[in-house]
Amino acid sequence: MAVEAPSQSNAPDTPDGQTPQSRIQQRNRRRILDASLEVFSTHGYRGATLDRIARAAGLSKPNLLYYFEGKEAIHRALLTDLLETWIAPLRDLDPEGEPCAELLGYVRRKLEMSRQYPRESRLFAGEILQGAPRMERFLREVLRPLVDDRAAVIRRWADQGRIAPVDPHHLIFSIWALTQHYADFEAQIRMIRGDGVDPLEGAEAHLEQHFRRLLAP
Amino acid sequence: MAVEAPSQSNAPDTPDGQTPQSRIQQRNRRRILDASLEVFSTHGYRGATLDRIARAAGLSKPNLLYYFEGKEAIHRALLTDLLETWIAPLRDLDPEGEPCAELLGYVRRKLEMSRQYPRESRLFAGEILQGAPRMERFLREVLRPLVDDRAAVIRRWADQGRIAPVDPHHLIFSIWALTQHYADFEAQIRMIRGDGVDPLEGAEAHLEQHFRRLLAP
DNA sequence: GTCTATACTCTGATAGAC
DNA sequence: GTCTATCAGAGTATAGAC
Repeated sequence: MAVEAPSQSNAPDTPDGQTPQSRIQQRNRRRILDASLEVFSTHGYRGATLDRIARAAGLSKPNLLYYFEGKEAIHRALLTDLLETWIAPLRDLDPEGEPCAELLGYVRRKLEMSRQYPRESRLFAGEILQGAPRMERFLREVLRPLVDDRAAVIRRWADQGRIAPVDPHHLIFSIWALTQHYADFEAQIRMIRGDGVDPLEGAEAHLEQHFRRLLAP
Repeated sequence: MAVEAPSQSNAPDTPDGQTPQSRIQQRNRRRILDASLEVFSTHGYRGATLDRIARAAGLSKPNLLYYFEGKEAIHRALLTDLLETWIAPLRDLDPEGEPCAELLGYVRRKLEMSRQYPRESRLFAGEILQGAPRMERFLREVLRPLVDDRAAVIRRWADQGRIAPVDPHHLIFSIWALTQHYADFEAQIRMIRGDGVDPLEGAEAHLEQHFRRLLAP
């Protein structure tokens, strides 16, 4: 739960900025994180075992624990890396831009993240699904203020008649739901549309038309 | 994987229609399934332990295993019960009805399920998230044909100009995404809007307006 | 830095008394 | 039908050689 003070840490799993690392250390750290992402996102926290992660990373189990203090530390590092980039698209929503273009751009960026980072999306979704016990602070203290701020921008746009009147928070939730669905529920989409079809086929055109109709003043 | 032949089963965990059960047996079975739903949906398959389920059900662990053959059997029973009702709203989409009203009714029923059965929704979502290993047959052999059939109906409506032109499959996915989001990502919504607010507050009005604009010919 | 061997805990499941 | 006691296996983590 509690975050350890960064002052005492010279352990290799907390390179908080300046900890020097050899090339091989960096490479192994990356391999571990990549393997962990694969395993955690498809099996959940408890379903992921160090054995599987080690095998996926091509390392021995004790060697894994040389780089990270333990399973939880790996997961924490994964989440920390993820959250940084996860909210970037919303940050990029420009209050000074043209409203419809900004929102459509946001949709496009979010959908692109589902295409590029489906494992990250599923890792995030799995955490939320379980009540977000390891992300509560982030959600309350980072995401919430950001959402409230952008919601205020959207509300202003609606009040000015530059987009259709809409509940800003629900609009943001809708964008999340519609775009992340293609990553999080990919297995279902695949089984329904057939394995030969790209799950994201036609999604961008659909969502663009979708939000264009929705937002037109 | 394989479903056991129903002929040989007189075990108490397979009351396939006619197995007689005392009132206490039925009550305990229900308690176990209810407790399991709670535990499986919030911790995932691997994160759920028989200990926790037993405690939640108010029974001892061995007693649990008197009613069900094992952890997997409990989970299977849970899914079987769930899937029956999960697709009912789509089944109820009437090809002979008024298109816009039918689709809005479908949205309303799905949203109502998120309100009434959030744990079931999360159980389902968790399975999909992990690649749907225990639902593949259902998705391919039951849900897919149903979706294809209803998609054909929607396509006809669009071709006749009774609703706006829209990709039927993506429309269905959109309805799933938007409605299930309120159950599956409830923790996130709660932390963003504050604990005092009902996560579903305003959702129905938002979605009704949303789809009305979207579908208007 | 990396490995083998191993300690220790948790968890699913069974035995057998009542 | 329900319980106490317990086993077998899996899983996290550590010791210590190299």
